[in-house]
Amino acid sequence: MKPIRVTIFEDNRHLRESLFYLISGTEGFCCADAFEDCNDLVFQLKKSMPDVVLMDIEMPGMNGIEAVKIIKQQFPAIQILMQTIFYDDDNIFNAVCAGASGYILKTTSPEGYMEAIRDVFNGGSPMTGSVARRVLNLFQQNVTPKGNTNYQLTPKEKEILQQLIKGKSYKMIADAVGSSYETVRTHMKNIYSKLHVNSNTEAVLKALQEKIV
Amino acid sequence: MKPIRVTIFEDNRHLRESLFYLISGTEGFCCADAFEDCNDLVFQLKKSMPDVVLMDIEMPGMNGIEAVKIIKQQFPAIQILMQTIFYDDDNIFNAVCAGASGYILKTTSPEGYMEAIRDVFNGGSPMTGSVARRVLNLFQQNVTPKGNTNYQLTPKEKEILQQLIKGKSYKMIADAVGSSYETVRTHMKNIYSKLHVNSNTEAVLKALQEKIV
DNA sequence: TTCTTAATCCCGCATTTGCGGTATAAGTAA
DNA sequence: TTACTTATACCGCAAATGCGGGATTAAGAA
Repeated sequence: MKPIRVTIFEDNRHLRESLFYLISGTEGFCCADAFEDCNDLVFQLKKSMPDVVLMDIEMPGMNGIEAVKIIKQQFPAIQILMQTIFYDDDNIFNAVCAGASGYILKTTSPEGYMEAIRDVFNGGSPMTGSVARRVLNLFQQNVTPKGNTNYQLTPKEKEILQQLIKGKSYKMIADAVGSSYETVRTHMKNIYSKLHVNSNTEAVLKALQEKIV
Repeated sequence: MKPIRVTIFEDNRHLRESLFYLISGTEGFCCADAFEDCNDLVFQLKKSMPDVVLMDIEMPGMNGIEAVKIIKQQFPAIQILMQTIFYDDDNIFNAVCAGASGYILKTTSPEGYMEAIRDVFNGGSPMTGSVARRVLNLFQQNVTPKGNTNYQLTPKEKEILQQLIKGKSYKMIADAVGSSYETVRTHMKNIYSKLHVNSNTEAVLKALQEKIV
C-alpha cells in the first residue's frame, strides 16, 4: 500500500513543521513537501506530486482560494483540504466554489487532521458539523431562494412563460406553442397580472428566481 | 443540564427500538417518542416537543423529505437529522433543500449516532465525508454553472446590465446610473452586440445564467 | 503625436411590447 | 341552468425597444 502523499501550504512556521512531523510520522502517510507561501505553486506541485494538498486560507502573497483555483485547473486529481482559523461564510463559499474538497479548522486534533486527510484522499469531504452547517445554509440560500409562492398560473401560461425565459419574442412564442400572436399577447397580459410585473425582463427575472417554470 | 429530547421516525422496528434504547440509555439524552410512520406528524410533535428529530428517508406513506418540509414549516426550531441506507444525490439534495440539518447513514456506529445528534442540537450539520462531498458537488454544479466565458464588458456596461436584470426600463436605468436615456441605449446596443443577443429577455437570461453580473 | 477605448449624447424609424378594450367556444363547478 | 375558468382571437394606441446612423470628450497606449 502506497502512502498518501501530502503537501502543505501554511505560513505559520510552527504549525507547518508540526504538521510535517505529524504526517511524516504517521503510518501510511508521507509529507512530500511543506511551503510557507504559494510562490512557484505549479512548479512545486509538479515536483512533489501529492495526492492531497493541505492549504491554509490566510497567507501572505497569493491567498489559499486563488491557489485552489490554480491547483484544480492544473492538477484536477489533487484533493485539497482547506484549513483555517476562522469560520467565514465568504471564505467557505469561495473555497467550495474554487474546488476545495474539505474544510477543517486549525483547532482540529492531530487525529482529526489525519482522518480528514485520509477522508479527502478517499473521495470524501471532511468538514466539521459547524462548517457543514454553513455550507448548507449557503446552499439553501443560493439554490432554493424560495419556491413556495404560488401564482396560480394555468398550464398554458406556464408554457408561454417557459418560452419567454428562453428569450423568445411573442411571435416566436406564438409559433412555438401553436397559438396566434394575439392569443400569446392575451396570455402574457394575464401572466404579468398574476406575477405582479410589468415588463418582460421582470417576468423573466421572477420566473427564474422563483423557479415557477 | 436538560437532556436533549429526540423523536424518532423509522419504519424498521428493530432499528427503531435499538435507537430508542440507545438514546434513552445515554446520559444527557432522552428519547421522547418513536414512530414507524409520519401519520399525525404535527400532532405527535406537538406532544413530544423534541429538540431533534431523527428522520428516516425511506418510509411507507409520507416520505422523510415531505415530513422535513412540514416540520420545518411548523416547528422551525427543531433540528432534523436524516438517516438513510443509500447515497442518493437526489435525496441528499431534496433533504437539504427541505431543511434537514444533518445526513447520516444507518451504518453509522452507535457512538457516531449520538455524536451526530449532539452536533445537530448544537447547531452543526453532521455528515460523513462522502455525503458532504455529494453536497459540495451539487453545490458546485448549481451555484457555479459556468462563469468562465468572458464577454469583455466594460464596468459601465456591467453596471447597466445589472440594472437591466433587476427588471428596470431604459429610463429607470438612466436615472439609476446617472446617464442620459440615449447613453443607456448606446450602451445597451454594445452589450447586446457583445453578448450576441437581440432582446432584453435574452440579455437577462444570459446574464443570470453565466453570472456575468 | 496619433490611435484606441470607454463613456457620453442625439436622431430617426420600424418593430415590439404593455395595456385598455371586446368576444367566442369549451369545459367545470355551483 | 347559470356562473366561472381557460384558451382562443382581434383592435387600437402609447410607450419601449432594437438597430442604423453620427458625434464629442477624456484617458491611455503605441
